Amino acid sequence: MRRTKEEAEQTKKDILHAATQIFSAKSVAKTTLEDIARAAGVTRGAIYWHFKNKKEIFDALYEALHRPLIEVILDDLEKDHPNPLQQLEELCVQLFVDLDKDEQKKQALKLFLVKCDYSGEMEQFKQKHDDKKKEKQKAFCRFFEKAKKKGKLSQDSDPALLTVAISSYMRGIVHEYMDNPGRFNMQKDAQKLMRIFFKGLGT
Amino acid sequence: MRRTKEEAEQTKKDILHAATQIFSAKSVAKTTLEDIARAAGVTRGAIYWHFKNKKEIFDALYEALHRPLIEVILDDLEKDHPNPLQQLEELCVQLFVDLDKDEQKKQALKLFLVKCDYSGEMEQFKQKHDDKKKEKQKAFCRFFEKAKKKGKLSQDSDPALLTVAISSYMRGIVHEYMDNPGRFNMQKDAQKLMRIFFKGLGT
DNA sequence: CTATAAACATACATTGCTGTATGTATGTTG
DNA sequence: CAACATACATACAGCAATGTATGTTTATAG
Repeated sequence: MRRTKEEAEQTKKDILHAATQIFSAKSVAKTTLEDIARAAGVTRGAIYWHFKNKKEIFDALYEALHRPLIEVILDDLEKDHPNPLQQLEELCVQLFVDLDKDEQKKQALKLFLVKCDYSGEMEQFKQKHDDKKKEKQKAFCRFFEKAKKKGKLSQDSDPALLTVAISSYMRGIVHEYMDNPGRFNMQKDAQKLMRIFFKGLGT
Repeated sequence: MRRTKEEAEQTKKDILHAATQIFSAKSVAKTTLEDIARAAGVTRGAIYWHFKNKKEIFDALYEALHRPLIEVILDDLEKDHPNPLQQLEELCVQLFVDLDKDEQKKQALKLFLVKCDYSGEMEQFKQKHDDKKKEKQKAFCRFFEKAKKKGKLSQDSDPALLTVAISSYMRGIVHEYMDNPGRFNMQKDAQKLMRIFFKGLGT
């Protein structure tokens, strides 16, 4: 039953794709390697060939799924915009609108934000993922700093705290959205929701 | 080894208390009845005497822990305040300040917001808990409606959407706080964080 | 063309947890 | 003060998931 190299790479991708689905549906802790194998159309043998165990699958997924999510933000930060505050607002809206249209992204975010628990064996990833999160938050913070320098942000506001605020807001929205997608109409609400937050920040 | 009725009630409480701790530390899915038993200073026998299984413990905890959290909000809603918007802001600040000081409440919130996953066997609780959440959101919404009637809220704003917004914001803050309590100074930051949100809402 | 090892599938041993059955000491009731 | 039920602890059976060992086919390097 030996496959060609491309076939093997494909089954590896199949496994990762299946894992994303099942992880985000049942939580990492509750998914069995058998679950993943069945969804990928292989047996556990294939999984153990490509990965050491469930944790390694999870780790592989993090790199593959989380990184691109961050890079959108970092890319946008590079561009010089006359009003960084407005730029950030538009970016956030765009993130939600894109998320709503991309089932893959939804699953990835759900997986890392609500369906994985970093206790026990998973604790080894906590620090690593926190570091990546700080990267992202740093980027957000720089938006506020740039805005403040350009006089677009009230002078008494604290970029660090604003970062905590918007991170919390975004995360909360994602949670509520994942919890109950039916209650949202992201295409319409994303802009309004972000407007509520940013309305009070300008000068 | 038969205990008196009061002693039995005490061990039941001990079990629930231990369950709160372990659930919030390891997540519901990962905690073993043996874990809970050890933390409570009993054996699994005692647990199976008082409860049918892990789900029943979880269910018992929900009533005991979540209900009082909601009632603070509902109570406050009854009071007639000249500026409901300011009242809500102060209420939110107070909720966070209280939370920060009460380890029990922290564990309870962590348990229900981040450490329990409603997939698989736990799905039976999803609907029930969602209903309770809607109760709470209804209350929040009424604050905004009252504020709008009193002209304290800009006339073009939508109470329903504001409810989504503040729920998300609060939930996000709690999450970030639970994730990394060390990064917060809740006693100082709670007020500032809520100010950021409410600043843009008034007339 | 052949030997090798890749890419799995299958089979098996082990473990951990659950649920239940049974044992037992003691509070409680008639 | 029996007799019984209570409030557990202990012991055991069973399953489900993991990890590993082994089997099988076939691409591929030499």
